[in-house]
Amino acid sequence: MDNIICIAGPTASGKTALAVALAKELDGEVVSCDSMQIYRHMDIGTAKPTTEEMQGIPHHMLDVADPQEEFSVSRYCEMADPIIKDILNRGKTAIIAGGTGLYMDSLIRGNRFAPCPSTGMREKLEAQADAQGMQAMLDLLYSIDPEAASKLHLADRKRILRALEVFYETGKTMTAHNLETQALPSRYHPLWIGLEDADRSTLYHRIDRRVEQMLQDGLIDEIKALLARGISEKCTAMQAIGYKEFLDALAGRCSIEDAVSHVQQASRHYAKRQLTWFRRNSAMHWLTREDGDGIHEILAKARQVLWEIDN
RNA sequence: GCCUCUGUAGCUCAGUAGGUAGAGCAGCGGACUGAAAAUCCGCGUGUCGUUGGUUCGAUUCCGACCGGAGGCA
Repeated sequence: MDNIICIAGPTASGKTALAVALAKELDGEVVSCDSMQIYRHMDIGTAKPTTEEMQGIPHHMLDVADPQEEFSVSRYCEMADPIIKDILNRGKTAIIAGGTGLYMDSLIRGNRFAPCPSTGMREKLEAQADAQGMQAMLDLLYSIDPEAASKLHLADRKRILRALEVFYETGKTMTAHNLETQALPSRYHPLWIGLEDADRSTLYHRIDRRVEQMLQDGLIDEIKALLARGISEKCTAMQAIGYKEFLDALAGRCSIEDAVSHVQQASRHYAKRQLTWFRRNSAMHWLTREDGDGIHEILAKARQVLWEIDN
């Protein structure tokens, strides 16, 4: 096993605190694995760890992109992998913590992605989909990559068009590409630790409180500052939960109170999706967080897992 | 006190010319390979307020009672 620990779990499950606590015990550095905390100037709404929370532990992959930049899994992996290698080379423990399952799995597995060139193919396919409808696009995909097509639902526009794009750009089907990359051995063999509450509603209450706290901490001002920088409402960063909803409130499309409950709702849905993603990882060691558990109890449970692994 | 309306899934409501009921949201489960905090799929048994009556059979009709809203006093 490599000297790597992955800490996964839904939003507001306590990943940050556990990562720092383990880093202190194991001479580690934290590599954030979060598709929104990579953006600069988006601190409150992404629940980015504060200097105080970091407790002097080096954190990587935070503030590595501007909000208007295009970002992607593959770019994340390109940037994060050398950091892991460097941490390991220095004889330290790499603690990868975050809630973006696709990023985390891809980084660990060393997934390779079909290119996404800017030849205008995507735009062309989008236009074709608008003109001919999704059934025509799905039929087209059936004719070139029936296996991928059979797994996609007619409504899943994003994936249907991407599968077509991959084929037209590379000459290889999505299915063939996936088979190739899945055949490669995993790049790392980390210790996987997952955080899950014994009672889901405890997590949901924590989420609700955290959203209210974000508002008190000045989330609205943070969003106004982003707008003042000329950042468009349309860019990916602004699709983040907690941003798009308050953008609606700022534009007068709903009240602040409504926006708060929309953010809470979206966060609950998101947490559920994260759990679904991480649950399929059979290597995951789940730490069950009981109702009153704080960081000390969680850390004790993590130590237990580490001890079991060593013996 | 009287009159009217109302009480169906966690919430908002639909419906049954009497044969024990269904949508949206919530919730739950799942998928996921260059947007992933994105995108997409699947899952609906609940004393039809309580209690009497009519009926082969009542959530549906009738009565009483108990909630809720409004109106008149």
